[in-house]
Amino acid sequence: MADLSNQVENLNIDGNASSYVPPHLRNSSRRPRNDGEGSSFNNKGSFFGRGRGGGFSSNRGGRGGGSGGGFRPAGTGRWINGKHVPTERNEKLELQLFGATGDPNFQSSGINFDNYDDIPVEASGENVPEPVTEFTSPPLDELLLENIKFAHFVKPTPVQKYSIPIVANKRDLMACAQTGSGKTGGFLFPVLSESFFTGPSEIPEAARSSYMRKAFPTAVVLAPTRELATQIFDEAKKFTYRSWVRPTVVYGGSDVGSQMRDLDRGCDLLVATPGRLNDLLERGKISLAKVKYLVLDEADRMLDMGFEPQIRNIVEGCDMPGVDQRQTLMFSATFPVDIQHLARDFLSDYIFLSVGRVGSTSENITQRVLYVEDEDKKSALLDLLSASSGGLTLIFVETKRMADQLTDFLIMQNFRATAIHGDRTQSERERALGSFKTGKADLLVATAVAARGLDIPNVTHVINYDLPGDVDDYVHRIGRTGRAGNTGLATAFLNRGNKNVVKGLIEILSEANQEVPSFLNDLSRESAFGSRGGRGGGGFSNNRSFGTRDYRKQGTGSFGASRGGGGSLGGSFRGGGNSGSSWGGGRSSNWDSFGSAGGNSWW
DNA sequence: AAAAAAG
Repeated sequence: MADLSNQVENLNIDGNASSYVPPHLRNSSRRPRNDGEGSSFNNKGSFFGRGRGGGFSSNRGGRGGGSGGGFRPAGTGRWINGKHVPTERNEKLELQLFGATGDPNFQSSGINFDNYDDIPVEASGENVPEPVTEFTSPPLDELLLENIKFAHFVKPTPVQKYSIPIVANKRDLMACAQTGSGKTGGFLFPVLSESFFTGPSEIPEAARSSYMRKAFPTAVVLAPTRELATQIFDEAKKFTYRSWVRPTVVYGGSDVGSQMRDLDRGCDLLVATPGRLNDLLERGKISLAKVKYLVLDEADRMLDMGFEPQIRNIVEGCDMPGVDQRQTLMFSATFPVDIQHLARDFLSDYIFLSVGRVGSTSENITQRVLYVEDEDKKSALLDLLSASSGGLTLIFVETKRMADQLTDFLIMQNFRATAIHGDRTQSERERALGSFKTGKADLLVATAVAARGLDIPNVTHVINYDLPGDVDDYVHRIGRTGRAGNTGLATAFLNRGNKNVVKGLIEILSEANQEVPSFLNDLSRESAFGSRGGRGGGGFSNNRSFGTRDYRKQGTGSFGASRGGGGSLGGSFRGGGNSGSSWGGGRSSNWDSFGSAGGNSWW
């Protein structure tokens, strides 16, 4: 690998820093479209050049065989002669990316680092690599480790403990984990670490000199919503700091031209929503031929949203390397049959990781359920809001129309409210989220677009104005508060129209030691059957805490029988006083080694 | 059923 990239790099010898010609100007008389870009590169030339003796006099100047162009934003390092050469530190940029790096109280991601050891994890598959317990180098790349520290991540979450060695051991991963389990780091850390070690892929000379520059990302991350893609991209910016890897994000709803120009500036880690990626693939703007790492985030949600054909086109219908030529990581909250099929087709001999439902037992969140008829909801809402004592309040409704209507109503009542839903333009959505995050608007009315995956700090109250049809969605929604070990309040309006969630709701409230109002029990008796009951997709009534399991364990799969009772799960770890911790035993593939989830879970 | 996502 390293030898190849050496050869590629040595093809182009471009003189020293002062006479450097960006790759996109070589062999052509084209001028940069934007003189600002050119000059800003020059300004930074000396900055980049200081790294190692002589700057980059004997390499092609760009980022090795990477997809990058001549202009590299501040903070982007390079790959020279088979070696990773990070840029020097840049205080201004660090402040931008990480906030106050010196401030120990600064928390960038809403994670309570002390509590998550109690989250139970099951790992299964052939030869599950031993999980790590700390962020260390090795196995992590040193630069990445430094960035992780800058971002104030002090300890790996359960997902990360497993995913780091799994990727390092060249294995595929199917992880059933919710938002808040440190998923993003779960794939960014190992993928970036490996990328920092191995460097960029060689890209075809023809592609470099073609009339239209083509991006050849090394890693591709697919996410269901634009906001989630943006969020992943923002994280990626932190962890790629100073490295040769340049992250890029593409999604629909915003100008494709500017996204294409951004791709021209370098695209090593691509975060994308499926629609826009397909668009850019059709335009020939992106090639997947050099993809080493493929990540599908919230895969179940992407299938729910009907993305399967688009995802299959991306993975199977273009020039993406086959299952054995890439590493694939899939994340999904649930593991229904269609995801199992996807896993079977996209993954090879994967490790199956099931992370316990974090947060359903969280006592950080006070949950209240009020019986409110539809026509009384507005006034009930006003009551709640008048009792509110500052902080941000997130209000969930079921329809886009209701989101607009309710927002108008609240504004009429002199509340600082804004709305986020799929019928708003992308810039409206971004502005809404922005003003909510900064507190300019302290009420955000949202549809399902904001239910999962979005990390908004400081939400003190989540109101389910309309309850979702699915209790899992409820859990996700209330999880927007009570983050980072803070306390939060969750209020739900319920009436006879919500019968289908009554049972599940009772279960969740009881698990979290919350008061179960008597009308809920009454309703539950009324609809003794016909409801979807609890949660967890698999019908593992004796262990519903995981709702997900490795289906390969059933029947006579390659390792089904070898596990000794692989088909029958032990009793619920939630109620039982099991001994041992998730990690302490070190037996990563032992079904019985999980401690009690006992209320210390985090979101 | 609604929402999301490519226009």
